Amino acid sequence: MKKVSISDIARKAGVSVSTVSFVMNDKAVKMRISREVIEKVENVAREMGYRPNQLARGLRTGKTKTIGLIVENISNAFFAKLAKSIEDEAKKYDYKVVYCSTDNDEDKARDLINMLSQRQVDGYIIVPTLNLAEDIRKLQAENKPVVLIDRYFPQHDEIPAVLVDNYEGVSGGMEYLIGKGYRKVVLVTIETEMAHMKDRLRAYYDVLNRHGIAPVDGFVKVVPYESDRETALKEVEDLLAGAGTAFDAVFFLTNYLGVLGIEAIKKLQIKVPGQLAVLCFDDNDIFRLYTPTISVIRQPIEAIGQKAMSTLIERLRHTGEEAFPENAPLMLIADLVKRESI
Amino acid sequence: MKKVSISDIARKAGVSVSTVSFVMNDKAVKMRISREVIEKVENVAREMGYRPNQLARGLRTGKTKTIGLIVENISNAFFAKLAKSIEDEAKKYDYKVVYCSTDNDEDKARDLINMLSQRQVDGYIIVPTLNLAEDIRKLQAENKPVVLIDRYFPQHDEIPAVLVDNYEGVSGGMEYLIGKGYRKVVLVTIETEMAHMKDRLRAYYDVLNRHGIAPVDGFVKVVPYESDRETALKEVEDLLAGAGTAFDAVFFLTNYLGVLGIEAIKKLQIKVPGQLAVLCFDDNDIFRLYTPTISVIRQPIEAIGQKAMSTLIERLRHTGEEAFPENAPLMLIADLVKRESI
DNA sequence: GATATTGGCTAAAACGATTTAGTTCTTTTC
DNA sequence: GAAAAGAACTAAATCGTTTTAGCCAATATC
Repeated sequence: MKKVSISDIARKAGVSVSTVSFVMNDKAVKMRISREVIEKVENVAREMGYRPNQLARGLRTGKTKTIGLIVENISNAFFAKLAKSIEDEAKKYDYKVVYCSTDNDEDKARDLINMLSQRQVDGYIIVPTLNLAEDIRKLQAENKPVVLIDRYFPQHDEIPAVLVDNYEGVSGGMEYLIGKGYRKVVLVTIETEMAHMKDRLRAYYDVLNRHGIAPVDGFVKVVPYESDRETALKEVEDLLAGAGTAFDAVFFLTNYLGVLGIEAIKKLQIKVPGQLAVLCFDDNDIFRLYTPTISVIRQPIEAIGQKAMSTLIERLRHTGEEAFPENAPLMLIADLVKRESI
Repeated sequence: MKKVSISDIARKAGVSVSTVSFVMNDKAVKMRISREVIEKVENVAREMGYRPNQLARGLRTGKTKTIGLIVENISNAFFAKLAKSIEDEAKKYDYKVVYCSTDNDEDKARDLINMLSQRQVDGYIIVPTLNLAEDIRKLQAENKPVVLIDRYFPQHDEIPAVLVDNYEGVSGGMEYLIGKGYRKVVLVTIETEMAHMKDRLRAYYDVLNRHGIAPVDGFVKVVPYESDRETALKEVEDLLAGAGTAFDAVFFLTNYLGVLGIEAIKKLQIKVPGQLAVLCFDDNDIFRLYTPTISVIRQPIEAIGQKAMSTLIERLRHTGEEAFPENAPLMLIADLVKRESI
């Protein structure tokens, strides 16, 4: 059984293809199609189970009603939730989302952009990797709107971005730790040259400095992104072995690192918060259920998704030729969720 | 800056559109295009950054090199991993995957099938909901291959399915519990008429029966799918309040229920396995990290993804007109991961 | 009563590819 | 040296839509 096309409908209803198209697109009234013909066409279309071919439609109109979402890794809880919120939001605007993961690899990111571009998505929401600004500029040059999320390019404010205020988030966390009397705070971060991580790191040093605490060599542990789970776990374990003596608190800068940290803490049987206070950037189910529960800096995931989507929609609707006004990245506030670990 | 099309290349290279097409599709040799022309075209295409429009290509060829993946909820760890494994596998065969969630709602599932069908995906991998068999038959009638995963329709063996052997999995879990001396086992399951859950339930009763244990009224708790997280949690809490006296073990039949159960157990401060032995169908990061660690029946997620994908590919390549041979659902073995909770 | 206007439709181009059936030279073949 | 074969391309149809321009008859306008 073949699919039914608009011309099948036209033939069966005894009208032209154009007429069917007008009826199917609610342009029948504007095109002054008579009441009877409209009904006739609608009935035939229903009977035959007609579904317009979106490839043909997209080819003709240049619009696919699809947006491309590129995240780091869809199986990570943070990105999964972000994706879900964007998808739900997109549905409200009648857009479909197709998503894919870069695994933080810039070549893979480029491939994905190409792939989505070939599939003619109307716009993009991207969690960028390093060195992706040029590729994104090209999309913009083709008049395809792009909104960055979670990360941004500070020197490119012509690319809109929606993210959490990382500097304020980490500052708040550090102030909380220090306010509770912890002055020897170890930071576990992921290797990255990207601005959002630099902002987090800068906040760490600034807060220490503000309190007259000298940063200690080796207190900032950088886990290389490429290391596999086992290696990374080993590194975190080695670091945390010094808990309680060399340092009294640890601040994990990502959700992934936090989970790894929990695993190490469990293995090493470190008493939290007795021996070690623990704080993590980004929430995760595990942090709520672990004993003790882990305090976190929680990002407003839904809000990021909604704001990114509304920013994108605004640009999708802005059909004018003139470039869109430049704008600074939109930074939302992350809040501190106090639990038992500090 | 507009996108460059095949005719832009043709014009600039001074050849016909056909020639460009042949070169771009590696049919140049078969079509006896000369070495110089091939190079010329390739250079121009590279310089201009030509990327074929997949809508046009798909419209013409009827193949989009895209498969539709419909799962229950992409933000659930089990489905997220399944999706990732299918995506990775698809890449090997040069297919792109677009995925979406039904939230277990059969109307939503139908809408998604329609949406994917309009976008002309070449094939489907579906975690079906109730009453979806007819809609799937329609896809097959249109010559679009479908492979079910995780669930199946026992009375429809013309729809291929890849899933775990649920009956054997639960049997194994029950035998383990009973072997360890637990004879009062509570089962927490999700409301469903679907065969895979019936298989699990049947295994529960069969094993009890085999050991001469009479099933107790109220020992099988069914959490309605529609209930929100809070309500469901409350129900599980109420149930588990009797732990240690009325019953001595609990078997959660899904990952989601297990996590909910952990939350309840934590809240009620139930001693595991002292007061209550805990076992769950499906693994989850939390089960590895919770104290005590939770034993699980682990599904071979990667294998399910790979087998589903290879089954689908086989059918995608099978262009013949005659229907594909019918076949029983392919059932893979789940293994028991023994941890501390039992 | 000729000309505009309106109502109700349709023809055909266009989107960007793929693919079949040619076309035009040049080289073999007998 | 005419016919056949081969080499190197190209024209045009096609996929399923949308959309612009236009056709024809009936009615309104002067």
